[in-house]
Amino acid sequence: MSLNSTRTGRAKDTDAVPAESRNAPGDARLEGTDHRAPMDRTDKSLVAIRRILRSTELYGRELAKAAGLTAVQIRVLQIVAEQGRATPKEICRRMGVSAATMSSLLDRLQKKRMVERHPSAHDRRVTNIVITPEGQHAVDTAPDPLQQKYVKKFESLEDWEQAMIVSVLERVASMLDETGIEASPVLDIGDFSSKTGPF
Amino acid sequence: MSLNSTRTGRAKDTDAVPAESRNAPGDARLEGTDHRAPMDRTDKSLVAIRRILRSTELYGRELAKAAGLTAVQIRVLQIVAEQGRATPKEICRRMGVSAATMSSLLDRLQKKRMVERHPSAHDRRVTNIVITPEGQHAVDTAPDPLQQKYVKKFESLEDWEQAMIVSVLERVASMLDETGIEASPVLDIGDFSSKTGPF
DNA sequence: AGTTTATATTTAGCCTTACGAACGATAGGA
DNA sequence: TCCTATCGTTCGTAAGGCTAAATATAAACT
Repeated sequence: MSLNSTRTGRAKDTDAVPAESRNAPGDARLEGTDHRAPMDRTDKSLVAIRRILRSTELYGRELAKAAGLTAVQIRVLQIVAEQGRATPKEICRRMGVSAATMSSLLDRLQKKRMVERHPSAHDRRVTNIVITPEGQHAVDTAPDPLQQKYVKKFESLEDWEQAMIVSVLERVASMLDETGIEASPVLDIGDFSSKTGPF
Repeated sequence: MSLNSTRTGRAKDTDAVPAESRNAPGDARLEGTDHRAPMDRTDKSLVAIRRILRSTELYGRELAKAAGLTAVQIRVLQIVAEQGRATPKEICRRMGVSAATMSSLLDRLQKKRMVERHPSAHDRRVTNIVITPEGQHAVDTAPDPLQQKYVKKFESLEDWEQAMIVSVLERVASMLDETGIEASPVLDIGDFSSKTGPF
């Protein structure tokens, strides 16, 4: 998300921000969100996070294009690929979109022969989405924006630096997601783990 | 962006997942979450970044909804608000979208009375987008997903922790964006610094 | 059994975001 | 003046999202 405004006030006032009221001292200078003012650490950390979001977001668009799939489609495929299959319900839970949206996403992936729909035997209300070889191939070869841009650099860092980065990133991630979005309770993002479920 | 596959390396087995098969080696592991295969630090840092992306992405949707504007619209407004005005060209450069997209975004914002279009006097090809009081108000009060979720926690941290986080995040942000995206050459994201402009 | 309630997915209709291509209006040279 | 580059808009098309409603099934009650 953009950035600028850098949360208006220095610390404390996360709130409303009476706008004008704040560049009080001398300096009229319009609303141009402060700048110059010494950024405090909260500002700096937010800016850095936004830079991270931004570069991945933008890069993700070109990435997806190169793969012939959109970023969202790749994400669906990756989730299905974890175990070779998944239900629409599960996928949309993990991606935080509605079932209706998932249905049309799957339509498109199916049309591209990346996945197939197989009705479940146990419960005929559910559909099993299975990945096709083409789909698997797409997942395997799809470049990952983070990987491409980041991995090499990360791995060239000193050991202690890597450790520190990991620790900080995990901390920040928790700060952001522990509070949030029950929509994606598991947040199993990485899948490692993957309790390999119900198999 | 999703995640799974965890970067290239171990990659291969993104598939079926023979489950147990994987924690083969001594596998000390345990870092928190189950995972078996010992995640190396590159993995961990990627996962953390993805968690960050994911929680902001999802949360951004609800945020925008609450504000009556979409996340993209808020971003446009924020850019315009920095100096009270901006040209479509500049905004789309900074957001990394096409001029066509920007045009329709501005149409909608204009319809909502958040911005106005004023033809430039110097060069009649350019339009100055100026923010209205309503627009400014929207920017000022729009909750920022990062702020809301993150600021309080950040500010409750120890001083040294904050410092470390800032330093690491900035490092990571550079690693991600220095390489990239000519689409947005300047990538002035934060803009602070910003010459505070012509004012 | 029969009825109600709950679940899983799809359909239908409607936005917003994006793009590329084509276009009109200008600016700036040559 | 004519040519070319810019800026912004319009058009057509597609993806991704959502809500509400429709379907089909499963489960729980009576």
